[in-house]
Amino acid sequence: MNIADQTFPAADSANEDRAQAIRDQLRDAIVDRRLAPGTKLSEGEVGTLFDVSRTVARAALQMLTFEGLVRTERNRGAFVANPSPEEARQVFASRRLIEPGIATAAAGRMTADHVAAFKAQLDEEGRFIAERGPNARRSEIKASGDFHLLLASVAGNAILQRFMEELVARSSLVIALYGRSGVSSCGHSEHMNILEALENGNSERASALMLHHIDHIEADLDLRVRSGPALRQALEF
Amino acid sequence: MNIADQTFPAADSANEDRAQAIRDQLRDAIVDRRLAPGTKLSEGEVGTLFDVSRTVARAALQMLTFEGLVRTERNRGAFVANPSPEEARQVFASRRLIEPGIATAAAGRMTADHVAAFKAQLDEEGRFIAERGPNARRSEIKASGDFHLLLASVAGNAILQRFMEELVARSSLVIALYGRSGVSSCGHSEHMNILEALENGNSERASALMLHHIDHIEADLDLRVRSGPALRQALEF
DNA sequence: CTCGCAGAAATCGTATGCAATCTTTTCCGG
DNA sequence: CCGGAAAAGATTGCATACGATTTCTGCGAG
Repeated sequence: MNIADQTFPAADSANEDRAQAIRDQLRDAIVDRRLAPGTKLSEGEVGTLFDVSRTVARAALQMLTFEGLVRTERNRGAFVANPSPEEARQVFASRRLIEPGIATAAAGRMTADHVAAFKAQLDEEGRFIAERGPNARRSEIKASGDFHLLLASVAGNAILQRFMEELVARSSLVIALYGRSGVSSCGHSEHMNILEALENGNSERASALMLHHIDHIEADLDLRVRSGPALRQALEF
Repeated sequence: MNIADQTFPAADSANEDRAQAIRDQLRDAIVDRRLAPGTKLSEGEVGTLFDVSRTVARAALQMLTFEGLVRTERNRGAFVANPSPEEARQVFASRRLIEPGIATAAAGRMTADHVAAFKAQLDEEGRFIAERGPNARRSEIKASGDFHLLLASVAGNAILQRFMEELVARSSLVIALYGRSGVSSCGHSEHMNILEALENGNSERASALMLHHIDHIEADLDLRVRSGPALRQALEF
């Protein structure tokens, strides 16, 4: 698997923390499903791939463990998280609680620049939906998440923004695992409606639309336990 | 400073992660203000105190950095966080958004055992308030936080519970830094009112009471910037 | 043929060493 | 006496080494 292919020779901010850079690349890979849930991420392999020692690879994996994207078992190693339906429900319950509030906060802080950023974001999102390549779906999930992250950044609360980063990343995993095929295109129009409410400073409407939007995303999931849950756990698949 | 004094010879679950144990002890020390904001936590010193190598100490500090209790500067080290008034406001804004929802969720899941646990918690809280020792205030802040953590555990959402752990810990820091003296005793009665609403399954009332409670806690803070903020930053105090 | 069990290989947890960076002290010219 | 440069000391970032634990492999007994 070639995760670390695209080396950023110039753009790579040289002196910044290498562990953080590795975490970012791994997170992208996990969220994009280039790394399937359950995949083992051994310290040595990660270190070799990114050309660092196990020490820094380990630090990156520890960060991802905190974010809930990786699960580590003592003396066994780190694995891409494989969220259970229950975990998935909790992720969306958390989002239902937090995101309407974020939308409310953002509605009061929208500037012209923000609107432009959202427009660009939604354009890109639309392009990915139109596209029909093999990884169109991946890009679509990613772009959809980026909309919510952009919103969180506008809301202006760094703590909530970090919470949302975690929730969006975990949502992407959940959607990739439990999502049914193609209803997600309706999410695009919902994003546009939310933006419209934000532009008008209609915080109440933005908040309500956001709540419905999250409900729709979750409703598109199939969270029934497949086969015997005990068996699935035992086999780790 | 003697942080690692109380060694838990028997209770210490032997094979569990040592870094995690160190993190827990450091977190308690920070939240209790046995470690003042701004205090340097050098890897070597922490390692020596807990009798582990720098590797393990470093891992513990990294965890605390994620939780926002510690701030690390590259090539300089780790310091107990010194939240700015703006950060403090964000902490409470986050709590205002999340905790009413947690109260709502908890109201629907209360069992007799939970009620008993809350009663015990509130008793202890009352005892600490009555007490007038030198570290009564510390214990009081801690116990008050524990009430909110207990509530979060009852709500049954592991993700939100973790968010609340972070928010409560950071709140304790903020209260210790910016809190005015003695109004916090009124928090105790508010806790009791919230418990009453929870017992009655009155989720709406519990949620509303919680919101007011958080407002009261924040209202007790003095979040005006002391002296010139730029100067304060420069001096790191 | 399957099962079980040594031994080997792989992987993790932790300690320690070295270079790079930051901080403090020292020392000298003004 | 003061200011500033240079050296000494302390601390971090990272790599590597080694024992401990787990997983894999191969072989023999049933």
